[in-house]
Order: sequence, then structure tokens, then C-alpha cells
Amino acid sequence: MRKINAEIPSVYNPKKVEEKWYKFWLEKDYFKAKHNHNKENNFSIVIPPPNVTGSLHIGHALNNTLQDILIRWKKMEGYNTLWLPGTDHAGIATQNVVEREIAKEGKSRYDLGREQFVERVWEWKEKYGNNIINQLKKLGFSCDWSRLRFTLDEGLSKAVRKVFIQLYKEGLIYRGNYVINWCPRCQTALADIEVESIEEDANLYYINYPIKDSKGEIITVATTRPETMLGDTAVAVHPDDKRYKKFIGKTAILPLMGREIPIVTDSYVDPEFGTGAVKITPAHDLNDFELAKRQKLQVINILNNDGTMNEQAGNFKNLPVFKCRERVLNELRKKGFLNNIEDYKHSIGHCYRCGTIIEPYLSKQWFVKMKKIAEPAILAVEEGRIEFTPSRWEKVYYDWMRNIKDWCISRQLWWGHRIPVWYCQDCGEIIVELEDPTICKKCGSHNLLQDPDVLDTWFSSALWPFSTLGWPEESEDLKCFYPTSVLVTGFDIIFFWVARMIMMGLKFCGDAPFKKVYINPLITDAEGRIMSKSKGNVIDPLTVVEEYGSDALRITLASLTIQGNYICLSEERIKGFRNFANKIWNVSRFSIMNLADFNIDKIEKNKLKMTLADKWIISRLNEAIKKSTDYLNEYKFGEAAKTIYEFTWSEFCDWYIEFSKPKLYQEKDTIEKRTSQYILWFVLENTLKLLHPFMPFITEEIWQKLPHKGESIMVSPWPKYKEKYMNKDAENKMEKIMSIIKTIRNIKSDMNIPYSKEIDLYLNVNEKYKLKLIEENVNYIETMIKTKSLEVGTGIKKPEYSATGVLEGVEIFIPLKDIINISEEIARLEKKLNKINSELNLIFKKINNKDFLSRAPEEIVKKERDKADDLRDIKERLENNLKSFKR
RNA sequence: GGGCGGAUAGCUCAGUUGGGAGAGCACUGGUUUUACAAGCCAGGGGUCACAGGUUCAAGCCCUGUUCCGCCUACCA
Repeated sequence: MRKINAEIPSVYNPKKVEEKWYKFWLEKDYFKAKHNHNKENNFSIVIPPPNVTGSLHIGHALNNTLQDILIRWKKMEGYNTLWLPGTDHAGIATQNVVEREIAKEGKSRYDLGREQFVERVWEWKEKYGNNIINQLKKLGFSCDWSRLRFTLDEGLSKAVRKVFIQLYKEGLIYRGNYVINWCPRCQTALADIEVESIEEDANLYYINYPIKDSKGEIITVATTRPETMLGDTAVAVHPDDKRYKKFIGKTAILPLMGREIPIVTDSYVDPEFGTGAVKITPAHDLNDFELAKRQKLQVINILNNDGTMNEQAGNFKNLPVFKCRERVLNELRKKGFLNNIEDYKHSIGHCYRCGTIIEPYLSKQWFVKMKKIAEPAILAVEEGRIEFTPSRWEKVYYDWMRNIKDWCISRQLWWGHRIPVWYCQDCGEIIVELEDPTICKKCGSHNLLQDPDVLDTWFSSALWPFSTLGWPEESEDLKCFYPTSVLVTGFDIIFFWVARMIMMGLKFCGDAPFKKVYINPLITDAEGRIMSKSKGNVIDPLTVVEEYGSDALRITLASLTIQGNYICLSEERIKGFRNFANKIWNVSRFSIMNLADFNIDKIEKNKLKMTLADKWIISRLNEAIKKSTDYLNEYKFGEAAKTIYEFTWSEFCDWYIEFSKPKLYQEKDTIEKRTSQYILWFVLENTLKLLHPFMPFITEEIWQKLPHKGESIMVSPWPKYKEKYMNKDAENKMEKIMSIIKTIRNIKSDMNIPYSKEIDLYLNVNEKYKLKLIEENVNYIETMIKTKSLEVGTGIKKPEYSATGVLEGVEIFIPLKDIINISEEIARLEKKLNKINSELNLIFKKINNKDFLSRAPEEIVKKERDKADDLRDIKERLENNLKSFKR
């Protein structure tokens, strides 16, 4: 009879349960961290703060799923956990969003003015800034929302200011005129790492520069950016270059401009490249700038902030760079200065926020001196105080840190932390103070002007692990949770963020901000391409949640998380894990139906009568607990998830549930039945606990429906591995029974016998030990295989027209008089025999090798010999069976 | 130019100190069975990129080669 439970549907519906339990956890305050001064018992993570303008993408989903797994797992292990959430003010991105918004009103930020504009951005932030936070909640993340932070919060701003001032006072922050990366669209300076080099097909232009006072002599230079010639102030050649010896010290006439520029020598010039003569544009090329400093050359800036030419470009004034390039080339061609154009592939810098081509641009900016700050940060990793996982990222970190350059931190934006520097308009004094100054200490003037620039957003992000905990105050949070336990992030921001946090943490808190950096992979689509809106291959996590549930998405992402750099995600994958959720749902449904009359409190554990299957599943569960916990400790999320998945589906559901049915279906309340119920409950509850960090909603829903103690699975203890539950003997025995069942199924399938067809079954067993084992556990075979009759014994003769299966020490006969096709059966057996023979040959080669016998460890030799014996036995029986057909 | 990573089943990838080549998906056949057809049962499919070396034994360690990614660098 089919047992039906009308109350529990056979398909899991995540929509009905997710919201309910998230609310429940919040009401119970489970996410809220407590102050606990026993630091060993604290486990803390700060979230990589998403941009306040952002909306949740699949990368966030992965990154935060992994953090949530750690937090939930550690919490169940008994730690006092803190997962501190927050958002990042994202200077350029946020300013862009609001600028676009006011553009719709036909206004620019200049129309509003600085103060009003910033107010508009705050309004925008209050209105939309929590979008991404609410999206995070949809995925069940257990962040401590009472500690939500924003990089522009008062406390965090104070930290920024304090850090700036200290670095300035120590001479580690300075202001200067340098060639920096300028984004003409964002109209701000960028740090070197904010420039993305993209290799493009371009041209190398050869331009003739006439030599002054000569009879038509010229020097030819090569350039990729011909328009910059308008700002040239010299031509440089290598001092040893014989070709140009005659020109050294002479003067060239800059075409189109008519400016007289010197021909200088510098060993920076590579004589092999181009013509070996380089045009020098100090204001728009870093190397040229350095060279100009060495040679004391004139510096001419030809660009405006918006990427158009300024008055220094003469007739080309107000033209945008590329228009200007065209015009310059035309003019050069017309006037006979353009010598040649070659195809040329090279890297061109683009703004990492808007993609616009970056112009090297001479301007006054603020910088942080990095070398000194980097040293202790390198040491911290070398000494193992910070560990990267996977460890290969340490090399990437070292490589960057050991070649670190000064960091340009000023941005010509309005949205961000204003640089805390005032200039006295009367005496020129520079004032850098914690509190806004009103008077110049030097001359007493009140005529002070604050620096208009703001700081790079990453400057405040660098302080995130301690500024969020209350630094510079000596707060309880800081005392309890700094340093944090682990940082989980992507490799794309190791330089931007991780390295800088390490430097700042060491510098200002004396301790690295985290003990471990776990680098999670990047998600690509099924074909391995990075997801992007323009490619149209994005998988939106919220759509996935809507369709398949949050748990399905989470367990998919966790299972795919390997130690590599990329993981391929597809909807097919998610469907597979949605099916897994349904499997869990149904095994629970089965359990709940069969535990209706079960009461944990009435169970007397020492009176239980455990069957072989009971001992086996307990041992397997124990193994799964050990393996999955070990994997989590090693941050192998995929392996941990897979271990639990396989245990749940392939062992618990596929085998144990079937084995337990006869006992569970007994009408009477026997000790056997109660034992079965207990084991079923015990295994299921522990499985749910193992799954909880990965799939919090479904596990809570089921746990609450099952007999349980405590108020939530979220705060229940993590399963513990216990040596005494390991039972290798039961595992070996069960495996033997299972392999008999598998072999019979195999024969039935090969012979096209449907599952429901009852068969006569003979098991001929040649060993006393095995005979006893099978006799005692024959009920498992009968549970799985429908039999008309079953005979187990020694010396059983093979009935005529039987299909045969051979295992170590066991022969299986299934008489199939009406069905069997002799030639097919012979072919089947011969195929098996061939396989055995080739295996046997390999082993013979080994065990007949003297060197193997003398040098391999004894246990390996014994293993091989045993295997050979088993295979020989199987081979012999297969041959006998074949003979019986051929007779 | 330098560095890092990768090459294992049709696809995407696991494979922890060297000792029986695995998973998911896809594919083929069977199957309405007292939880689940989003299920169950069974099956096919791999010279572990190539060439050497170390070893009794190599997907794993060493050397070289080819191909593919990524990061990085001032060759205009």
C-alpha cells in the first residue's frame, strides 16, 4: 500500500519557507554577535563591502555564500561569531549615477554646486543604498545587521582622517606634480592599478623633424600618439648611437608648431626600437617626464581636464584627442613631415570604471609612499601570520608588493572623504589637522581654503577591518573581534584591497587584519566566458532564487567551489541541485511519516537492537562528518559539499532507507522498529545539520517538523566525529551484501528482466564465513530483489539455462529457461572474463617482479596477492560456467 | 620581456603523503516500486597534451616541448 501524507507535498516549495525562517532568525537575534573576551572562541569576518550603487550579481552570491557557510558552521561549532556587513561609497560609480540622474533634469553637478550635489548623492543613498543589502537577505545570509556600516559613516570618516593625518605627519603622504593617469570622462586622476591595459591594433607613426640650420637634414621619430608632438620639448637618442652622433646638441624644429627643441642623449632610449630617436613629451608621458627632469627640459601641458586640447596646442585648441590626432596627421602629411605609418599592436590604458582611454597627464596630486609600509606587510605573509588559500596567491601578492609604486590617492570628485588639508590663502601655510581649522597658526589669517579633492575610495576600504569595529576608539568590538579570522574575496582585488588592508592594519593596529585570506574563484558561464551584461550571459542570482530557491543556488555555488581560478555555472547545474533539495525534502517526508509514533525521550539507547544496516549507516555518517568537517577546515567548500551530497543521496537515500523499510513498516511497536526509527531520525538530523550551513532554509523547515530539542537548527551543535561509531567490520560486510545485490541487478538489467518480475535465485557460497554472513543478512537481498524463491548454500549446482554472476566466493544463478538466449549469455560472460583476464595480467606482472616483491611495502604486496587470488577464483568460475554452455 | 595557472570521459572539472582512473551534466536501455519521474535501476565512454627522466610502481615528482588562459612591465 502506498502511504500518503497529504500535509506534506511531494515537491519542495522554497517560496513558502524562506521568508518565514529568515524572519524567525532575525527575531531570535541569532545573527547578533556578543562581546566575548575569550578571543579564541570568537570567529569574525568583515564582508567585502559591495558598492552602494551595486545590485547583487552572481559573484556576490558566491562570495557571501562561502562566508555564510563559514559563519553558520562556526556558530554551530560553538564559536561566538560576527559577520559584519556594510557598503562602500564607491566614489566614481556613485557620482556617475547621480550625475546621470540630474542630467535628466538638464543639469550638471556644476549647476548644483558642490554642497547641493553632495546632498543629492546622500538623498540617493538613503533611497537606494539598501537595495543590495535587502538582496543579500534574500540569500539567507546571517550578517549582524545591527552593525551595518558605510564607508562614509561618521566613525569611519574619523578613521580615514586620523590615518591621513598620521601618514602625513610621518612624511608618508606627500603632494606633488607628477604624470598620473587621467580619465577625461570621469575627470579625475586614477591610481596605476585602476588602469586596465588592453592590447589593441594601432599604428606607429614616423614623423620627420627638420634639423635647424642644416641643408634639409631631418631626424625621424616614431610614436603611437602623434597628437602629443604638439607638446614635445626635445628629441632623445641613445648616447652610443652612431647614427645620430652628428645631431647631438643640435636643435630640431618641431613641425606644425615651429618650436625649437634640443636633441639630447639619454640611455633610456632603446636604439633598436623605431628609428632610435624618441620625441619627448614631458607633460604626457611618464618616462618623458622623468627624462625631462634629468635633462632640465621645458614641460608643456597641451590637454584640458576633459581631454580636449588647450591653448598650448595652438591651432588645434579645443579639439578632442582623437579628432586632434586626425588633424595633426593630415597637416603632417600635407606638409610632408609624415614619413611612414606601420601597423602596430600595443597595450592602451582604459579607465576601469568607464572604459575611456586614459591620458597620461601632468598634475598636482596626493600620494602615499608605499615602500616602507609594504615591508612589514610582506613580512607578515612570509612569516605565516597571514595565509593565503589557495597558497599560490601569495606569489601574486609578493610580486606586486615587492615592486610597489607610490599610490595616487587624490580624486577630483565631490563624493567621498574630502582631503583634510587647508591652505592659508595669505601665507601659503599647509594645515593638516584632525579638527577643521579656522585660523592659520603661522600668520593668524582666517582665509583658509580646503583642498577640493577627495580621497580614493580604496583609501577608506583599506581601513575597513578596523574602522568598522570602531577604531580609532578602543571599542569592545575592536577588542573582541580584531584581528578578524578570515577574509573571503576574489583575486581581482588582491592589489586594490587585500594588500592595502594588510598594510594599514599592521600600521595602525599593529596586527594583520585577518589571519587568513581565502580567494574564491570567479564565475563564468558554461562555456567559460566571464559573465557580462553586454555578452548577455549573466545569471541573475535573484532570478535563480525566485525559480529554484535560495538553497539550490547556495549549494550549487558551494559545490562548484574548487581551488581553481574559475567555475562554470549554468542553469542545468542549478537544476541538478534543486533536485537534490527535493531529494532531501522527500527523504524527510518519508521519515516524518514513519516517525509519527516515535518519541526521542522514550528511547533507551542501551536497549536498541542495531542491525547490520544500522551499524553501517552510522559508520558512514560518522565518516561523512569527519570528512566534511576536515574539508571545511581546509576551506575546501566543494569537497565538503560533495561529501555530504554523496552521503545523503547515494548512501542514506539509495541504500539505508530501502534497508530500513521492512522494520519501519511493521505494525507492532517492536524494539526492532523503534531502533530503526531512532537510527532514521538520528541520521537524518545529523545530515540536516551538516547541510545547514549550505542550505539553511530547507534544513530549518524540516528540522522544525521532525522531533527535535532546542529552538533552531541554526543554534544546534555541529555533529561530532566519534571513533566509537566507526565500524569497518560492518562496512565490509554491508559492502559484500551490496555487491551481491548490484550483480543481480546487473544480470536482470542485461537480461531485460523488469524490476517487478520475481525470480528464482540461487547463491552458491564457497566459504563458511561468507555463507554465515549471507544467511544472516539475506533479508537485505530480498528487500532489494523481488524473488519467487531463494536458496543459499554450499555446493549448489547451477540449474540449467541459468544466467550467472560471479563474485569473490559467491556464485549467483538465475534460471531463465524461457528468456535466456544462450549465445547472448555466453557473450556476456566472455566479456566479463576478458576484463578479469586483463586485470589479472597486470597484477601477475607485478607480483612476478622480484624488485616489486623486495622493495614495495609488505601491505601493498599482500594486497596485490589477495587481489590476484580473488580474481583467479572468479576467472575459474566464469570459465566453468562458460564450459557448461558449450558442452 | 617577466610571472602564474591550466591541458584527465562528449562538456565542465575533482583526484589531499606516488600503490585499485572519479563526479555532475549529457548519452543509451529498462522502470510507475509503501518518500521522491525534479525519481529508481543498469550501461557505454578516458594512450590522464607530447617527449624524456627518477622509482619496484607516475595523472601525481623532475627536465624539456607544444597549445590555451590570466596577471604584470616605460620599449616611444
